[in-house]
Amino acid sequence: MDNKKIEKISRALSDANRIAILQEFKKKKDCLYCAEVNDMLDLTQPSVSHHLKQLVDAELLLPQKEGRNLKYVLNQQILDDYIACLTELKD
Amino acid sequence: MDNKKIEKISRALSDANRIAILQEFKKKKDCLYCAEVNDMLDLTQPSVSHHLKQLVDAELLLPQKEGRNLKYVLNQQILDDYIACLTELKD
DNA sequence: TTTAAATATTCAAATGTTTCGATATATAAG
DNA sequence: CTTATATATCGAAACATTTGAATATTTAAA
Repeated sequence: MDNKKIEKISRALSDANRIAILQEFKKKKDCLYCAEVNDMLDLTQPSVSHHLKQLVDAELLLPQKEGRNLKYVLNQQILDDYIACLTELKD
Repeated sequence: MDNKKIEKISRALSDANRIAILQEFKKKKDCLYCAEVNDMLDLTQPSVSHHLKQLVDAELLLPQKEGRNLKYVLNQQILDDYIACLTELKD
């Protein structure tokens, strides 16, 4: 993972709403629907859409279309890669 | 570690110059001097000072005064705590 | 005690991010 | 085919971050 990617993932994680979205996976387990995120956050739909886009662009979330709904799964692999980079910082 | 702290650390990590500073510890090992960071980055002294402040405010770096020089050590504990929070996201 | 060196602070300009209203697009339901 | 629902995009306002010039502060050296 190059530095540009580390920067992008870090930026995706540097917002309270986006951290809350990721943590919601601990409850909902396997997947989370776009509509659920809309209900969960105290933001308008375009704002939620913006935050989800940041997470998808950073590849922390993988989107899957289901008819007119949108389902997200957590990308555990990229989280592992990011954690590995941080671990390397510690000499 | 609460979400405000995760947010702050993530933001500190979301900049190419600051990532480069942290990675420099892998070379210089134990500690890094402020002056070394000034030499290393293609930025003016006030800008470097700003970036170092972000890292210190996030507690990723611990500053130690040595006369008129300033020495930084990496705060491995907070990195570990941050990594632990990210690991928890993975169910 | 004057001077020089290292670092921090202030201020303003430039740039980037977040938010929302309005609107567009896509797809399902009637 | 028309309507309703889910999500995305656009545009602008508000806010935050990054940068550097100028200047202040701190401490060492002369």
